[in-house]
Amino acid sequence: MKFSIEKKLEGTLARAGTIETKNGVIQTPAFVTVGTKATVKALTAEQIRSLGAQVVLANTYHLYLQPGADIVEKAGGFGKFMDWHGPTMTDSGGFQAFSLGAAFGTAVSKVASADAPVEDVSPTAGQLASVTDEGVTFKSHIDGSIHLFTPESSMEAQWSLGADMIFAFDECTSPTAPYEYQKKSLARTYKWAKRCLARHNELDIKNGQALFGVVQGGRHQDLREEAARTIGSLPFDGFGIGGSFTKDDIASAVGWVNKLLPEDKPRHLLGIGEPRDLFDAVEVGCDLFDCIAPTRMGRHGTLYTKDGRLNIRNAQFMTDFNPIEKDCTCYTCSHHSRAYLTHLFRADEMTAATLASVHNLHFILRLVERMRETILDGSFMSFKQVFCNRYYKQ
RNA sequence: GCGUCGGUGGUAGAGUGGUCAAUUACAUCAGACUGUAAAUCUGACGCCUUCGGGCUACGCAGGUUCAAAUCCUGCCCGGCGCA
Repeated sequence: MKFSIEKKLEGTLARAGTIETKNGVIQTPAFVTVGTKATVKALTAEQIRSLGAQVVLANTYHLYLQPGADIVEKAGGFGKFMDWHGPTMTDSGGFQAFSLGAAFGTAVSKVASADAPVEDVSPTAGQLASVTDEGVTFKSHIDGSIHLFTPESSMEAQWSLGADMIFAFDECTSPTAPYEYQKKSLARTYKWAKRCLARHNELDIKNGQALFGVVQGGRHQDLREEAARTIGSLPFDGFGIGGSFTKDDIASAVGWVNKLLPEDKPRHLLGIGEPRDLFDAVEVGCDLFDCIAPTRMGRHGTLYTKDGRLNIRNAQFMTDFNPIEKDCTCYTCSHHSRAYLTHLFRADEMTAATLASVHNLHFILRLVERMRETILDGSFMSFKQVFCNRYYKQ
């Protein structure tokens, strides 16, 4: 993997560049399409290609459980398995330490509101994951079987899955976890980072896979900066910025980190993808983002438009024969009306999920492409302002 | 015509004297979703409300009872059986 910066935007940390992988070039900033189980839900590989997606990210935990990393390896890696021939990434399974652990059965999500209370993090009954210094013990959500993920085993699984870029195994902490826990977890994630590097270097002698270290630290400036310095000093090929944020200050928290991370390596903001968050992240120097939002929102009937989100199931759209967006060039908008989409959703037709995912992914992919274009021509900040004023107007 | 079973909120269908404005599902109306336990989840869903409660409701009309969707009588309507 080779990263190069084409242009930096004056007065900000934003940059436009390219990442060259053996499966193709990514023009950054770039939105990474999420295909957790070696499929972008509701879409074929052909559809992913025609949307102009540049890179697809799959999940180690999910593919390890089903069908098994060995099978994916035999298939030639998850990209080949799913007929995606462009650049690929895998997440380490670290996020599942959070989503199946501390967040299990709760309303806590990755991004918290500013006034979210700090809560105790002691394990609750029914959780499917628990964390120790050795690794994370998972109880499979599929069949209840017990599995230990360690930094080493995550590297091994990701080696089998065969992505171009992979992530170190980390602990994604809850936004409601107290400072002391965040600090303790950070120390652990740092130790794990070194174990990941060691195992990765044994497995991948020719350095065919790029390994990204993950910066955690919750919402705390001192912890974020410490993580950026310590993880940033290790010989990773790039960096992921993970963990929890407060809705209102993703930009500042990510900014603390990116000011300290090595400038010449790509930075991937993990799991972030709402329009404003993408603008903020690009402005403070992120190059890659993955997010499930376009596809999950789409499946649930929420569609992106330049005037904000709309819920296509709402009664008002039943007789609206206009496209979702008049000037949208996606397949869905050029062939179908809002009324048709509403009908498909209400009738529980599978095609609804496909058409909505196509539109939402097109919207977000194109949005990040335009961010890149406006970094190159210098108009990024005004583009951000114009877009957000319209998208978030009441 | 006789006999018999049954008529419950938009629909299906529970409930068979008080804890019933009435289980549940679907439909409807909204909302949530940010490294995917997610084609998922949440709320509302008779009318009014100062959110304490008030009012009208379980085919229709009477009746019994402190109390009726629930028991009794008559009527109307429907299924089935026999003529």
